[in-house]
Amino acid sequence: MPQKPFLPVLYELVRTYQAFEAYSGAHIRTMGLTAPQFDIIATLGNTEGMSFKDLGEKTLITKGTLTGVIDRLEDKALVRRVASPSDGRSQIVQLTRAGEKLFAQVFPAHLSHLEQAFGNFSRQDFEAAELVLQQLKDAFLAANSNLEEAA
Amino acid sequence: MPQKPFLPVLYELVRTYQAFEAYSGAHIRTMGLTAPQFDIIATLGNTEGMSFKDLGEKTLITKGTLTGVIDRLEDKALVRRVASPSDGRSQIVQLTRAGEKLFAQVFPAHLSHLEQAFGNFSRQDFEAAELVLQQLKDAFLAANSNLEEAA
DNA sequence: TGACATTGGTTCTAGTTAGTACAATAATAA
DNA sequence: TTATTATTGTACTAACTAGAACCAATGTCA
Repeated sequence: MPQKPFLPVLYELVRTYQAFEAYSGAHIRTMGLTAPQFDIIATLGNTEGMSFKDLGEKTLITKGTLTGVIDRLEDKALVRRVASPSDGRSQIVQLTRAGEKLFAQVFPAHLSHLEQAFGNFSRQDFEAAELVLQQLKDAFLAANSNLEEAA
Repeated sequence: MPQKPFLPVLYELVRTYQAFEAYSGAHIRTMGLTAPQFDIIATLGNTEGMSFKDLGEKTLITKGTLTGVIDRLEDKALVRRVASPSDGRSQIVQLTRAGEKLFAQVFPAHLSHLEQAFGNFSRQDFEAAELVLQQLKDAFLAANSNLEEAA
């Protein structure tokens, strides 16, 4: 059996992501939001709003999914759709007053919650983690590009 | 504004995981399976089968979700449920003959596909990645335990 | 200008997800 | 033995997910 040294790395990547989601998501739910909803609120905070296209690129939520997430945030009166003045196809999504108020509450609270997980990390630990993750990400993105070229 | 050196790390973690899922998932779909379905097939391969409880622990799929995933694999005649001889509550999930045949095809093919993403990685790169991810995972697991204790 | 392709957002389908409630069985304890 | 508690898998809800089909608006180019 040839050694597959990448398997433990992938295993750890998946478990690490799941552990992060569990920790982050539990706190987000206590604030009355889902993880994607929080992601949208956080992305729109301190902006004038942005199109579905831009929101999708920032959050990596595909447009079909985004329609539903924005629908539910609109039902909660946290965001609104406004027709784009420059492009008749495009909708601008903005925080409402209530959305801005919620952002001001939950965003710092969630950052503080996340920070607590990193109590023992040194500056070197952060730098090493960032580098390793970038290297991994670049490997997958490059491999994916190769596939698309081949097609 | 105090520096938040953990934010770039979390950003990279999420993007890295998404890049992995995109690369891995696209290949799995070409083989006619979804990612969780592949996960189940891979876990059951070369075993005598296992209970829902064990399957859930190995794959980190919660039991409510697992019922549906197994239902769909059973519809495809890739797995079967067998009553546990030792516990009247428990069901054993096994690969069928067709499931074993599929496992023998898709599992090595997928490993080979994944391996291609790691062309430039050295042994040191793998070790560094594994260590960093373990450190991150442990931080989230510990933080989560602290929450549960407090509750 | 007119034909054509592209883009932005919505809709639809099949599937996954966590969480909760539930029924049947098993384990524990009085 | 009986009462209580825990465990195993299923059913159900609300939400998210990618992907594909679709429509209207825009851009391109001959």
